[in-house]
Amino acid sequence: MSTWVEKLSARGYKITPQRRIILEILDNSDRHLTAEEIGLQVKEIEPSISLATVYRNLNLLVELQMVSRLNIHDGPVRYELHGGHNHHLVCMNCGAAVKLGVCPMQGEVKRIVDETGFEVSSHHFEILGYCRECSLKKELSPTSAGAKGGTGVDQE
Amino acid sequence: MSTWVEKLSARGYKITPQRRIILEILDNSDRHLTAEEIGLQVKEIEPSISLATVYRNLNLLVELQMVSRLNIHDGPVRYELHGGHNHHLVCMNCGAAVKLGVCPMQGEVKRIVDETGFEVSSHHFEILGYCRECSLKKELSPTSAGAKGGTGVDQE
DNA sequence: ATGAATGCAAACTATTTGCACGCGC
DNA sequence: GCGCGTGCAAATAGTTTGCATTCAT
Repeated sequence: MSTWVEKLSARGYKITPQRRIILEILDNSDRHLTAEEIGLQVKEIEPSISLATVYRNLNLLVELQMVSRLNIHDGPVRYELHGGHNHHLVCMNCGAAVKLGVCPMQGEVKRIVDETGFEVSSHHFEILGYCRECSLKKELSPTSAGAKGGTGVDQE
Repeated sequence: MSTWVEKLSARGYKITPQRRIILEILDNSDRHLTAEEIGLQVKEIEPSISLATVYRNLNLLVELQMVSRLNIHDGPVRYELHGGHNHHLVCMNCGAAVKLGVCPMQGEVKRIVDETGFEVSSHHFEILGYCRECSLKKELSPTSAGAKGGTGVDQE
């Protein structure tokens, strides 16, 4: 359960309570949390911990590849434990991010990419839409028009 | 050529010089530009145009689906003229964006996505790396290379 | 002529950083 | 005890917004 303790101390990083708490929160959540959400949960456990520390540690953990960043279209960046290699279906309503168990960097796509002579370092694949529940909710409530926009056309 | 003029005026939006310029810049670039880059190019043509206007118009164009937002992991959001459906190989050195003539939303990937019950509205696929030329340059100049290699990340 | 669009500056959100102190090793 | 890690607050980067004015239609 504490493989991350090894990972950190092996590289000379200290095991501080704040790190412990942050990692615990990430571990207990199956959603992708924003830094602020993590900060709030952190403060519930130990109010003295500052948001700056949360950010600093998240950045460290990302660098160490123990956490991965998820840049969804709208809001702030989200974080998830144990990067691995995953792509997601992101719900634009509730923010749920469902893992897609497959990577597009294979087969035909990969072949074509190879042909370009590009030296590939990374790739992003992300699907935006509405999860089944939110999709149903949408259809059931026709009154709820766009809350954004203002002037102009609201089509999607 | 001016399909976007129709698109705008058909919906009651005015054709202002600033809009014209912004769209022209987007059209002339095969890279993905940040709002600031667009703002700079805009100012070269007409220095009185403000960055706020650039942002406002980019947001409008995104809403009208004439421009697409691209949220790469690194810097700020980038914008691209919505020229049909395309994915890109983006060079992290020179910024070139080579069109990839294929879409990952097909075959096995598509099947798996369908199974999730997600109502898909859009997707992004982007490959980051170095184009052939920049890749060669990197190897030939060991001095300036390796800015961010990716080996040990003990400290900065 | 009319109201949408603009420019400016100030506001806002998300994130980073300098500094002095505290605590894990 | 040493020096990394932290808290705080101020700084920054990116983007949005209120208001008076300008300009496309």
